[in-house]
Amino acid sequence: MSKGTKKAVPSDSDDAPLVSKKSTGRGSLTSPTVLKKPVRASETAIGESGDSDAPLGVKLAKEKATIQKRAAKEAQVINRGEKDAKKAVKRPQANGESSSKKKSQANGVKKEESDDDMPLACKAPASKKANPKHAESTPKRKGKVAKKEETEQDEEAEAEEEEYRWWEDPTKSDGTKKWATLEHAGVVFPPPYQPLPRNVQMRYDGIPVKMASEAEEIAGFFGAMLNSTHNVESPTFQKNFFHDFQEMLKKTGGAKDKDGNKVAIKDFKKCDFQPIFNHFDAERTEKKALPAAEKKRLKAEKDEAEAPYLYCLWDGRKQKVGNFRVEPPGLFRGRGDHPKTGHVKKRVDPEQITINIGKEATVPSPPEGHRWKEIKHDNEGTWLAMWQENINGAYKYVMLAANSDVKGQSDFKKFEKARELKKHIAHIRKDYERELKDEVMANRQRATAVYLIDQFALRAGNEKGDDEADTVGCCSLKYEHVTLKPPNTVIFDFLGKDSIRFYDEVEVVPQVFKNLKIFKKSPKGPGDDIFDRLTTSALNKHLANFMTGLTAKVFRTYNASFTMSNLLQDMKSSGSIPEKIKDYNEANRKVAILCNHKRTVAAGHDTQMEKLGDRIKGLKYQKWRVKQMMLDVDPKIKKKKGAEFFELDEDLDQQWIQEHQNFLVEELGQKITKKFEKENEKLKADGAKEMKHKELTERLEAADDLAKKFKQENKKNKVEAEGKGPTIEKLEGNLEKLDQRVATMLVQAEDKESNKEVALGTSKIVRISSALSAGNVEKLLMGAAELHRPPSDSGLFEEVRRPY
DNA sequence: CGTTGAACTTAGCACGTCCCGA
DNA sequence: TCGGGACGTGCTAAGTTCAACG
Repeated sequence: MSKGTKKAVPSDSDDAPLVSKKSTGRGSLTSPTVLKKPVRASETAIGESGDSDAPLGVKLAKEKATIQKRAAKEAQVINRGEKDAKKAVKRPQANGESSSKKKSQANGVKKEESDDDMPLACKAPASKKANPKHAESTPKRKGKVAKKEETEQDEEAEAEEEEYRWWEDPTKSDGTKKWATLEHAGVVFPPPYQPLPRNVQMRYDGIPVKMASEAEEIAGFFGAMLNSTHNVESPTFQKNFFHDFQEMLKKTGGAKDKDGNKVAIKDFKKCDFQPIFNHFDAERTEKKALPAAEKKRLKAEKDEAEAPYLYCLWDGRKQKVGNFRVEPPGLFRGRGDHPKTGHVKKRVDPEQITINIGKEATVPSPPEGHRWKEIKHDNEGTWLAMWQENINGAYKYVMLAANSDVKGQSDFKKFEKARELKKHIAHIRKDYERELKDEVMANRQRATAVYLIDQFALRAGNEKGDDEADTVGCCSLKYEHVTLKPPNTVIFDFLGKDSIRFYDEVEVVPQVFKNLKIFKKSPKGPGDDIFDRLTTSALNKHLANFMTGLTAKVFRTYNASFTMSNLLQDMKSSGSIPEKIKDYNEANRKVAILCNHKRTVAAGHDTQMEKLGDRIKGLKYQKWRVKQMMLDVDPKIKKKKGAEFFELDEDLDQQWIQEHQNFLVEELGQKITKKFEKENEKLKADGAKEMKHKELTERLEAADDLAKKFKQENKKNKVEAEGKGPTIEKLEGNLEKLDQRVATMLVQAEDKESNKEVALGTSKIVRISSALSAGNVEKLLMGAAELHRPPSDSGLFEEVRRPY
């Protein structure tokens, strides 16, 4: 937006002067050979240069050494804000990797692929254009191999389609052609609108009104949402909803009262959707109350109707479809401060939907009296159907499920890429450290941005429009999102993806601090881009020089994976299973924190915590009582154990104990009563006679006894030992059990508290397949290429959750 | 070279189901 | 055995990326 308005930024006095952009400008940006010279040999302490030739075992060993050396330092990434600066400066440097240099040069040059080198797939009769797309991402050598393979296989495919299994070969480059044949049943439309029963009406200013079903449907959208305050209370949401609602009313003849008089709907506040909400709510309860058999039948019915859509035939193989249901109409629930939240998301007509399907396949028929927008046979796409939604014009795709072969493969590629980044990371870091002092502003900004992305797992940060929520990522950071605290502390505070707040106080290397200071210098002020000479595409273009396919987002995958790996390796493999789970969760949480995966604190969190706290206190009280009982059994023990042992825990005071005792008594009473009632119900159901009320009164005496007992205890300051034949040993045993319960509960509480706003789901990905031993994990991590066999996933961590 | 279109990944929320402790 | 919280899953919004376009 305001990009490019500011050019040279004044140079920092205590730093080499920045040449303003009139100098060579962005020469190196467009130059394909950014990797000028290999890094000095003396710095190749941890060499990974020979990797490509080394046998796997050696590779692993080398990598392991590297990891372990770096692990301690990397771990700090998690404790961002601690002592990051040092680590960043002293990061071990790896060799510049001449092989990679060659590679990237070859790629960077982007030599035109002659027709001969075009993957054969492109020449297949099905494809309409000779397509250079993706060409440069396929090294020539590979391309040729692929070409040969495909030639053979194409023939093979013609001969015996059954054996055509190229998609299973993970070494095969994807090229452009994603499938040869594709069959599917299309999409499922949501049911048509069902008008509300006549007696269910929105009220305006207290008066029930009727309206055309088109308008009623919109009112219904809002009414159905009354329980989710989140949306309904947002002024933008209300405004947008009401605007669309009024418009529809205008179009359909407005609202009328019971006598047919027009009622002008002018004020949102006078609209009462409660009757509609109640209606839906009642419907829901009714459904829930349905007998199990009936529920089952309904489900079976639905399943049967949808069965044809569940799978497609992708090159003759059955593959699960992800989302074959067309999104139903409703109110757009944009997150955060989305300017369009609340607008009506319209029903999607078949006329808006494009179907992508194999040429030979039967095109699914559109609903009676309709036609599809278009039929495509685009085998370069993985989607089955597509439409554009009316709010933002966003494209919606029907694609395969996450556990399908295609998705699995691309997912796998993602990790391969992250693993490859591992080989280049040292070089990249070295490079940006140097460029942090580059005289060309654009380069310096780029280096700084890469630093931030690498160190703090920021997202790339594309520019966004005015009609979207105001969120940022690295490249789109604004003046006000970064606060500098000398000597080298940086405070990030901004809304990221999904309007999730990113707040972090970190230490950076001095040069980065200096740079940020420069980038923020006047005349820049709030609202201005910090990286005003940088775009995500420039940044990615630069990254691609280091490694084919390297982009900003790979760093997130890499960092998440790498962190997880290190944490898991640090785990003692000797622990018990629950301990391992806890450790694993802990590691997971750290990764989630690294990636800033957050969730809104659950509504009941505070109450839950309080409850937990009370329960812990209760246990401590129990402990105290047991100890008193020990005194009762053997008074001499006081000397043996020391008086301190028998003192009341400092968390507890007399008042709390009093309350707790009352609570216990009450609880007991309630339990007894409940049990009594239940037994009675049962008796009744069996046709037997119910117990008299007297029985209950008798039973309730136990509660009274307890109260009395407490009173006694309080008065005498002594607790009588319970149970038959109490011995010190038995009581010790009790005590131990209580201790254990306190411990687990404390852990629980801690876990809960630290998890309250961390979303684990996203990074909890990691399905550890078997044992959590460090060796295994490492193998999984580093050797996933060898181990990975979709769809029987080998249990890696990913940045995304993968079902199944 | 910046902008836009298109395709694909990433991610939080809502809700239903499962599971575990009292 | 029951109730409530953890967990899984569907849904769809919100990102990133790459290529075509003007």
